[in-house]
Amino acid sequence: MGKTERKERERKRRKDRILNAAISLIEEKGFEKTTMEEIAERAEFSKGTLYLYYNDKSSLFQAIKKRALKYLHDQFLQILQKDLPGAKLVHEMMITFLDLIHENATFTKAMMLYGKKSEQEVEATDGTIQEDCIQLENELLMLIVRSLQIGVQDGSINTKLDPKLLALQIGFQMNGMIQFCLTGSNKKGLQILDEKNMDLPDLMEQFLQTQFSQAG
Amino acid sequence: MGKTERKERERKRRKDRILNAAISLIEEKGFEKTTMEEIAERAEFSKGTLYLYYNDKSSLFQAIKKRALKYLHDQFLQILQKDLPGAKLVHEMMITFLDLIHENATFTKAMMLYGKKSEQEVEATDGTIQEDCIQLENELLMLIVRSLQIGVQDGSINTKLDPKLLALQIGFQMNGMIQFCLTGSNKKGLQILDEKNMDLPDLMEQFLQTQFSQAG
Amino acid sequence: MGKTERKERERKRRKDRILNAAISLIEEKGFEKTTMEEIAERAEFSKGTLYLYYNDKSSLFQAIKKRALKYLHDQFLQILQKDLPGAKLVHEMMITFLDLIHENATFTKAMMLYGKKSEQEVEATDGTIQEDCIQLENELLMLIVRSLQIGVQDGSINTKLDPKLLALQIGFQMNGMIQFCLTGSNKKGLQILDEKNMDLPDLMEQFLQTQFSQAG
Amino acid sequence: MGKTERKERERKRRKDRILNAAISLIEEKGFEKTTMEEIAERAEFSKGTLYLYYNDKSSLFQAIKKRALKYLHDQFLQILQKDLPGAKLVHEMMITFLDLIHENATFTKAMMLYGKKSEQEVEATDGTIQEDCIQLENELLMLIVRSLQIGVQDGSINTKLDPKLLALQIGFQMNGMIQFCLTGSNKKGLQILDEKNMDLPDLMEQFLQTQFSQAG
DNA sequence: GATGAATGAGCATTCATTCAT
DNA sequence: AATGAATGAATGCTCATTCAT
Repeated sequence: MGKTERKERERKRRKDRILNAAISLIEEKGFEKTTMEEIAERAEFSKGTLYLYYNDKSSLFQAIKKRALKYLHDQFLQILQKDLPGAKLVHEMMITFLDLIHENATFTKAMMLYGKKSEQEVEATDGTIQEDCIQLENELLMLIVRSLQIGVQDGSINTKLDPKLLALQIGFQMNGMIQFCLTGSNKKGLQILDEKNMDLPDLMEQFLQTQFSQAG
Repeated sequence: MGKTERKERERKRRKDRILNAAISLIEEKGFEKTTMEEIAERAEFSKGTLYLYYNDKSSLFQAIKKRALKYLHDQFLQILQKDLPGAKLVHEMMITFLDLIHENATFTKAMMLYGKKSEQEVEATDGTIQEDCIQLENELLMLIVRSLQIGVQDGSINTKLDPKLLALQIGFQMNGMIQFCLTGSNKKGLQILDEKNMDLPDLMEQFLQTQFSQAG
Repeated sequence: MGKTERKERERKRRKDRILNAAISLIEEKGFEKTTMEEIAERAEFSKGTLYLYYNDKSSLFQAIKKRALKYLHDQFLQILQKDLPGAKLVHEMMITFLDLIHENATFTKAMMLYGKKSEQEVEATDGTIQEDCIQLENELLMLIVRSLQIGVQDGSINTKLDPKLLALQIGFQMNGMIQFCLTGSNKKGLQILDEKNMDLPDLMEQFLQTQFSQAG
Repeated sequence: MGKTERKERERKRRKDRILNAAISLIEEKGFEKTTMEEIAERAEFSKGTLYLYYNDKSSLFQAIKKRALKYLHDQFLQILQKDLPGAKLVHEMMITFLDLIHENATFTKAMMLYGKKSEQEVEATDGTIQEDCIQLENELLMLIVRSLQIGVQDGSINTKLDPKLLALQIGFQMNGMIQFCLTGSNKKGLQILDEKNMDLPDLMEQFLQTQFSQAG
């Protein structure tokens, strides 16, 4: 019988319980100010138990990042399988991205900030997770490249740029938007969007349109 | 006589000494790992003296941010005074930005990250600095808007977008590029730039060209 | 049938497996730094199982000591049965001792240090083991005394001292040598031995010769 | 004026206060079981203050060892300056040693045990102290060697052994006796001394007499 | 008998901040 | 203005031990 299997599933469930506790706490108090003690408390585990599932605080936080990247990766893959013009594929991917931000800021925050601050601040703890994240990030970028190539081929995208460079530009735009979202402080930006009665997805759409319809 | 004046100047000089010490240390060890003790040591002050000039650690770090913003603001103002087409003004501003990153990553890091992570993590310590920063950020954005308006008017910029929205997009792109720079990990992105024999300023130029030459 | 017997033997074998794991680990990492977890792992038992065989960590460590003492006791007994002059008996006993150090430092370390540091540090856990050790230590001393008495009687030992006092002195010397061995730091001592081209057994022999040939 | 001087003296006094607190606590509870918290409490300092004077727990403990060695070194030097036959010099040194044990067991314990257990258990923390201790230990040994040489020359010591080797043997005996003292458990040994109405200094005297009067 | 998940008290260490001088 | 000794709350992490299965 699948005894080991069940065990493994149980373990996964507990790891998730901890992850969720961590995410919600980070959402409330910020990264550095969230303590292992509190995470344990919210996950209804004892402090020591946390260390049964994650080597240390750093690993726990990186696991959040990995989860976010994995989620996005899955979504991107599903989008790619749809029978849509390339331009639309890219557009859907970006919307998915922006949705994620709205639904779960911490998730996105983790994906963006943690392990990105400065290499000195993130000591390698669990090399595997670190590697996995880099791998996922690369694949995410490549999925956008693929969609762009499809778009160029099916004529839905009209650009003078190389798909890879365009993907990079789209990635930067995405990143900038995320930063914007994670930062409440940029009042002026919000005000501009308000004035024009637009939201971020609208702006993203406009951005893509500009990029995808370059005069020859 | 300018006794008070001289005093004030002296004070400013000492504040700067502290700021520089902090910046160089952060560059070496990262934000959170830089201690007041070390900053004091490098600034050749005693720990207690730091508190004579900055209310607390948070204020000190925000002051770094403010300084970066101020520097940029000054640069942008000077650029705006040049007798150049609007498109070129924007371009120069962006190059100035990218230069700053290369010259002083911490500076940029401070500007981007600190006080942006999550509002919970930045307790209001020195309201004034906080306000100043927001003000500067807004003005920075508006200086880009102005340049865009000039460009539209002088015909160097051809866009269907509202200048304010375009400024926002340019800002996002800028932000994304900074993130990219501050993050060593994005190997794929670097690889793409390498392949095409391009660097970030090149990509920025391409980006602006696309934005500024939209077919009617 | 010897069902209980077999069970008992099995139990003994498992206790030994644990003991050996503990000894090898202590050898590698030192006393305090060896954890029950690691011992269990190396013994290929689960952590909980250890407690089926030893009441607690302290008991486990004392068991190591006891085993060392028992080994020596057995050796001493065998030596005593040999048809040799008393002086030679003592000499062989000491050599056996020094050999043990070289062959298994942890063993000796356990015998010397553990449970000897300070009485506060060894809470009575398993009174029996504690008692057994004291008993064995006493018997060890008495076996030396017996050998000395034999030596005095057969003329191989010429001393003005009471055999018991002499045994005590020999014991002290032994102890001192063990300390010396367990301590890598005493560079000067090693250097002296080197200079004279001697090793510890040589020095012990010299020591015994001096003790055993006192002018009337 | 000696402002710096006074400061330094004050600092020394505070370091001593901490050391004394540590010694008395170790005496009561044993090495490993004494916590920094308790030491701070007894020294009437806050926990953090301890770290202003000693880098870490290990350093603090090694400082105890160093103090003991220094004390002995001073005593040995004074003895050496006395106008006495060499045999008497050695004898006085040993008595000084034994006295130290009786007066301050922890002191001696520190000197003997700490940093001697096993090299794995004592990570180098404050290299200086470590070095100082080794240096002192060597000098201690050499002072005995000098006394022996004097004794051989003035005829108070009659031995076939090389002074250095003899010093080593005396050192081992000393060590053995210390072990014996630090270990309450060796009941048999105590019983023997009792029977003969002797104490450790008596036995040491006897030991030295045997060593110093070897028939040619 | 064996397991291993869970515990939670315990510990060393850090560091921003204060304040008497 | 400057100091730097002192603080003490806070935190990440360890590990012997227990107990339900």
